[in-house]
Amino acid sequence: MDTNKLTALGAIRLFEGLPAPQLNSLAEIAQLRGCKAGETLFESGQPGTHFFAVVTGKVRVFRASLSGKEQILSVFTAGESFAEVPVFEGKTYPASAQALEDSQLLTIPRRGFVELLRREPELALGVMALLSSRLRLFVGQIAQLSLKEVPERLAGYLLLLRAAQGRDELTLDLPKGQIASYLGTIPETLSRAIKKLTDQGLIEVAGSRVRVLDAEGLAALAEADR
Amino acid sequence: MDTNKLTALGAIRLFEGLPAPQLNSLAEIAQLRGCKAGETLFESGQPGTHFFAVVTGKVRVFRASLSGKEQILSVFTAGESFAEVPVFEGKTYPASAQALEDSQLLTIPRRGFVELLRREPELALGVMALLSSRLRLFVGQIAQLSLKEVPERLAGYLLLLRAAQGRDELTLDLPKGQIASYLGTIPETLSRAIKKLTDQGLIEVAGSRVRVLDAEGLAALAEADR
DNA sequence: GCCGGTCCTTGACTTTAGTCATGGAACGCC
DNA sequence: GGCGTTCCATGACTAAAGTCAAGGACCGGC
Repeated sequence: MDTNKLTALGAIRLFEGLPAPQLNSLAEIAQLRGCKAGETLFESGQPGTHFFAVVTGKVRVFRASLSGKEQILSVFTAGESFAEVPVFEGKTYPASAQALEDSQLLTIPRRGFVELLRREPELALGVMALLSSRLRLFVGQIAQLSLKEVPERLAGYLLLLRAAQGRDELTLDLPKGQIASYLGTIPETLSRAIKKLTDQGLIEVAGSRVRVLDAEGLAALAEADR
Repeated sequence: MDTNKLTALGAIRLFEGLPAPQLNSLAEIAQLRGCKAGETLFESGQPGTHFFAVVTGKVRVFRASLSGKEQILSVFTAGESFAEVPVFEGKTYPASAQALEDSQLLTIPRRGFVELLRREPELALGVMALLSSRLRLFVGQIAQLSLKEVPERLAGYLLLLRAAQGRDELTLDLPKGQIASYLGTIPETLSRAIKKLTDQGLIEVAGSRVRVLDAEGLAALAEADR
């Protein structure tokens, strides 16, 4: 039995609390693999035979248009799993995935996992909770794209980061171009939005470090309409 | 035992194939209720204690901004269930819901349903498939909003309708203002987009009836970038 | 410490879509 | 059958964000 694989599996949040025998049977079907920054894991429209979990590194999931514009849907880091959708539908991946850094990944095949779910209701409930939380995020993303302008979306993003990092000195977790793609815009427009927030005295920016000067003001802006 | 309730439950796709005893225990916890067109079922942010299924009628799920602009996320009709997200997260509804017509609804409380899921792995798999298909739809919606312009989104919507209705003579299932809200725009802009497709000879429109003249052309547009 | 690359910013311009205002068509109601 | 209401279409205008082009900052490799 591969203890590397077992410890990797144990560090995935979705598998937390899974009893040892089930973790072992997961280890029998899961594969551990490395991949390099920039490597494509799968593309939108390909048949989805496996889902993934990040052991180390960072992966982005996105949709691209023919002209090369891209919309990032999520970015996943250590402990998170992704691409579960085709597991339960038996169809294609709805989006593409690419490693942003050199990463270690677990790949888990559809078939065996569904079998395990049949026997493990608590794991199944965990999966439902995970899918639900992702739906909640997407609902928010749709609302932001349709209802808010770029500076407001940026304000919301910074507030989320602040909540995650627990202080006013933020370190951007992605290059700005990728943040633009996540916010549904392009680097030029993001630059101008950053400038706008800076001019309003809400933030200070130096490279990938951001200081939140006025969290209240950011929140007001993020909620604002017009 | 209320046979109305039982037949209503049996007509919900999520509960198809559920053995009689489980259907009965669902009937014990589910409530059947009517509601009038325009009635609000719940609002974004309220604690989510129940989920819903449509027996007859039509319900829209949407997010509103403070200024009154609205983005429709989905419209549900007979046989469909919605608002499952808080069931598995135990938190708030991520969006609001309102009846578009006089409707009959089933409401199913969180607690009992989770218990049932623990005992019924096949139902649990059905729930996961449902959540997954919804994630797939949302991924598509995010990509459309961010990557495509209004006429292209409209073309995609019409093609979906055509696939659903199985012919080139379409009947719009929603008033145009609601379609605008679903496409992430406003009625004026939708009007102009319709005119554009008409001028290009792709469709003919008379009130809520649309004839697709050039499905290929629509598809090319829907895929297009620029 | 210089070179080459990537990433980011800025400016001028164009395009898209939203805003405001108006008028017309369809529908239900007395 | 008029009357009001709601919904839809159109025009003129404004605002937001994308495009194109250029240049600067930063980083890693040698």
